[in-house]
Amino acid sequence: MHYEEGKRQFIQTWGRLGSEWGINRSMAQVHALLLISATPLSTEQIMEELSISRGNANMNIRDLLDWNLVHKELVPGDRKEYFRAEKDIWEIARRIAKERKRREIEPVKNVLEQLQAVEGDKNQPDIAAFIQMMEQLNSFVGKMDTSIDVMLKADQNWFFGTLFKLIK
Amino acid sequence: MHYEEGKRQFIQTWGRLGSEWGINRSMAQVHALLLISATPLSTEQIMEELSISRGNANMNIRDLLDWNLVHKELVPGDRKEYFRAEKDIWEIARRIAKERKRREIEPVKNVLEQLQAVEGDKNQPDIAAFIQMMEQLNSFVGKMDTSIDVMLKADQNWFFGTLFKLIK
DNA sequence: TTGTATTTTCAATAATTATTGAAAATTAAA
DNA sequence: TTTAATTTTCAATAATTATTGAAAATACAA
Repeated sequence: MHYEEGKRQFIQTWGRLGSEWGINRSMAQVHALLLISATPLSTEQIMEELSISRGNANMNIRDLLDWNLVHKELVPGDRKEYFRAEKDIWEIARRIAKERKRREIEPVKNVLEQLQAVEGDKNQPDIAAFIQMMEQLNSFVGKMDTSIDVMLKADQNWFFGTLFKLIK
Repeated sequence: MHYEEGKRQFIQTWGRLGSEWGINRSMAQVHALLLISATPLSTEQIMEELSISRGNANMNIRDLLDWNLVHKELVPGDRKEYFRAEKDIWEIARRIAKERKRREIEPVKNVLEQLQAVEGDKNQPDIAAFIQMMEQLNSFVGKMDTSIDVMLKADQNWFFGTLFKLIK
């Protein structure tokens, strides 16, 4: 396979993976494009490469900046903004984990804590089952949360290395 | 908060979490309902509780069966099918991980392996950057894949216990 | 078998989510 | 300042995804 075809396929694969995991396809494609670019790209270049509109490009670049996956880069003598992606995969994984934890897991955790304490007759099987499930979920989500904290503080090789010792 | 309100909130929270992670909201809500039910439920009961159509209920129950998160239960003397969810959270997490690995990660892994070997002049910075990124991604996705394998074979307490030792 | 309950399918429709494109706002050079 | 380049916003529209509901298929009891 030639590079051009590989590039096309990578962008579309990354986009599909993103949408399977609840991430806007264009955002994932902009990310893919920046991931494999040797140089920072302008909004124009991104629009051009992906055949998307200025509004779409702009909005998704902003989102990638919010996720800390991309940063602005100044090119001396050029008024345009350029964008470059973080290239270290472990760092990317940590930033995604950090944001999903903050945006999606913590809010659920807060709700579950409330729900553990519902009022009602615990002799009713449905109420007992509900409370038991909330307790189990609280415990599990708490452990997931701590696991992410472990990951956020860890070095890649150490993290995987220690994990893999489990299997032996 | 009373049980009825808690139940409503749990179903909607689980549904929202699902859709943030690329899972159909109704499917997540059917799952939530079954997770907290002390007894297996029929399609009719699910339709009623969630105010959804028969087609929708049926399709999402099938999907949950495909994900191995729910199984059929026979009620003697009743022709209807009843459904009960797996209640052990660690087991649920493993089954979800197993399916997402099979459906989403393995295909990406296969594509990335191809892409690592694109043809082109490696003195061109973009081509060099592309290949380098594919190598990094392959290595990372391989480790993620192995991590899931570790999880699939592990016991919950052992898994988290060992992980948490990392932080101390 | 035949009739009835139950499940499945799927075309039509609705709801949601993403995208466009042009106007408004902002920025910075002249 | 004024002007022009650039970025942002957002209402309109398009694309995608989910849902309905009724007909078809299936399963089962009589």
